[in-house]
Amino acid sequence: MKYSKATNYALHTMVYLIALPKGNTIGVHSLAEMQDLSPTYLSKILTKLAKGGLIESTPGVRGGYKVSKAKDSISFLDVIKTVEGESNLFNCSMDHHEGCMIENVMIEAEQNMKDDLAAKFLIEITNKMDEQSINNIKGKAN
Amino acid sequence: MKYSKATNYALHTMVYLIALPKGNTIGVHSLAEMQDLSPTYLSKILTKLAKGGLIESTPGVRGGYKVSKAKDSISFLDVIKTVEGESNLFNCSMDHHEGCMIENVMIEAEQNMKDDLAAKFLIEITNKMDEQSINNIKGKAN
DNA sequence: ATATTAAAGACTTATATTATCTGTAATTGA
DNA sequence: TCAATTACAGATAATATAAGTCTTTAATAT
Repeated sequence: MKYSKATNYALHTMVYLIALPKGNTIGVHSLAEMQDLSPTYLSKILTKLAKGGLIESTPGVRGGYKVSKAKDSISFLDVIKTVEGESNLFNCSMDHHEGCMIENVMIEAEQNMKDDLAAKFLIEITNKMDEQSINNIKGKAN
Repeated sequence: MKYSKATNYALHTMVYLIALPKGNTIGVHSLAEMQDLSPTYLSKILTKLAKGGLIESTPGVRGGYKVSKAKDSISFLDVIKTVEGESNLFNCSMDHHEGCMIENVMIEAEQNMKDDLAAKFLIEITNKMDEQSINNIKGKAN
């Protein structure tokens, strides 16, 4: 069991977007370059984040992406849920699995992880970035 | 991200093995039948659990499997670690990812889930099984 | 000896993820 | 209006992993 690479890229991308000055946008090309990804692939992840309401896009010249919520309100869980989906990590395999006790335990454990991820905000990561990286991103804004 | 079906089958199987009277063994055939699986497939999962030290096997006529530790000492995490492996759910995708702050947060969250799973014991599930199911398993012991 | 059981390895199939390619639509600025 | 730039969408391909089968071997009890 592993988080998808998409989640990985999404989290890093969100940290970058949060580092942008308010109102600025940045294009997929720049975001992809920073992470050594193809723009078309990262584009799909960004579209997902946009549909999930975390970021918004403007097409056309000088368009790009920016966060669409208060920067200090975006949690790890917000991003993960958007990319990975909402279904539980564990689903009982038995034919009659209503109220499976094993499943209940697994769901409860998962909830502990989610509670923690809901209380961790991406802006904390951005705040700890070194100035050089911050300036690098700002320099790529449209 | 999902737990593997193998983990699913392993957890259910362990609950059955814990339900067996001390010292009794049960064969893969019976265990597979109860879960509607092919014996050869379940066999691989059982071999993994055996190598992990959770169960032990005796070949030959009237052989089979039984738990190899104190029944009340086997946690959910023990089984999951054995089947899924020990690696982290999240690994930073960046080139220079030493001390990635995102990864650190993810590992911490995962630890909350693991801590909970380490404190949940399979015998609690077995204890709550209905008498009919218990007797069904006992009837299949070798 | 023979039946029964686990173990191991090679192999196939299925599924999901990752990634690319191509084309379309929207927006800006000259 | 035109051209450049950017996001968006769909089809497809490549890859990795999981799931499952088949066959053979080895161990054990009766």
